[in-house]
Amino acid sequence: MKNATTKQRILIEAVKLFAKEGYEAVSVDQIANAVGIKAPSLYKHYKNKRDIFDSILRFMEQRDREQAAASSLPEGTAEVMPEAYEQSCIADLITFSKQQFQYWTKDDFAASFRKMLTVEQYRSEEMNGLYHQYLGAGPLKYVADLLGSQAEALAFYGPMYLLYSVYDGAEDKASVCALLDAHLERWRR
Amino acid sequence: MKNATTKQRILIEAVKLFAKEGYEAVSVDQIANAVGIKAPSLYKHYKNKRDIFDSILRFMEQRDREQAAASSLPEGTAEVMPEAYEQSCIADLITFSKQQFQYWTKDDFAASFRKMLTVEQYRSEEMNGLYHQYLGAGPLKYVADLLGSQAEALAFYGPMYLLYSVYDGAEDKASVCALLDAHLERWRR
DNA sequence: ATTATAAGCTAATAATCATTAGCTGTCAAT
DNA sequence: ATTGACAGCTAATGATTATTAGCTTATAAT
Repeated sequence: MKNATTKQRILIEAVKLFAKEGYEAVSVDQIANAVGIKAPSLYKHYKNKRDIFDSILRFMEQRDREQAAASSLPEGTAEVMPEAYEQSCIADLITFSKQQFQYWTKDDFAASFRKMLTVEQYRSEEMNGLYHQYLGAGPLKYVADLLGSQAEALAFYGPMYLLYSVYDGAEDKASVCALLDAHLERWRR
Repeated sequence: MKNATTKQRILIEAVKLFAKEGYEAVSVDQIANAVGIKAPSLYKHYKNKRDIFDSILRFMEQRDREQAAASSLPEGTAEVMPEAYEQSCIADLITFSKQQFQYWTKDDFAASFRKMLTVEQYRSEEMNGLYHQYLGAGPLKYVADLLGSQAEALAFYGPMYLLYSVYDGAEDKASVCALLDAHLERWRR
């Protein structure tokens, strides 16, 4: 992120501010200030404030596609399968879940994006949909399909979902990661 | 809530709006409109916009104290105790948890308050503290003290915490409540 | 060399916002 | 009957907002 173009820096600073204060509460002046330019200069890069927000969504959509392509998790729903495959399937899920947690907490942009979705989720049907797609009912359904049980999925993903929140408010982030690890390792075998 | 005074109706409408759009994004005009009066009339009841927000916090604090007094859960941390008491302790926790879920989802004011905390949690240390006190690390620690295990607490409260979110976005609220029930009943014995 | 484009700036605009001033009517207490 | 407080209103104010117009400068293309 050393040689980021101004257009990219705007997205990075904007998502940080939107995460903290919410879209409406952030002024274009604040964004410009964070980037180190004057407000009217923003309009050389984006049509308006809403365009910045939309670009964040599109940018994340693309990053998510890339990360999904890099990861090698199976796509479809779980069917009846031999026990051996079932075990490797759970091992993969654990690995994938650890990756996901790292992604949504350690990656600066992703962490800000997650918080932004959190604070914008009730504003519109669209934002509610995106929140659940990325963080709520979406991952839950994904795990449910894999484990073949809604209840099991809840037991698996619920604690992880809670730890996102705990992580944000925690002073000792390492201990939260340790808790996640302990939770996930319980599912092996 | 039939014969609510104007001063109370302002709080009720304000918390609804703050939950949906966030404090900064809501104008006093919007609040006044929802109540059915003109914006300047609000100032007959509250010093300013911030005063409305603070009053919501104080009002909830009081309601919470009342509900805590009505409920009969033990306060202190769990100590070494006979197994019989341990079982009644878990039964009480399950009952209490069901009550809590009803409270944070079905009670209009509490549901709005929960969403308001959710969308305001990153704005200041104070809001972060309140969010975790009511919904995040607070309840988690409470359960951990009761069960005597952080990991068990995570397994117990994590799914419940996730279901708050799923409930908000769900069309079929009843099925979400059924999922909560199934999760909680698993903990008996 | 010239031209064009990109990206910054200042100044201006029109809208919206929170808040205040000051007016009116109602109703209970004196 | 009179007073006074309460709760509403309209109109006004000053600050902040997003956005546009139009200027300058540097770099890249012709």
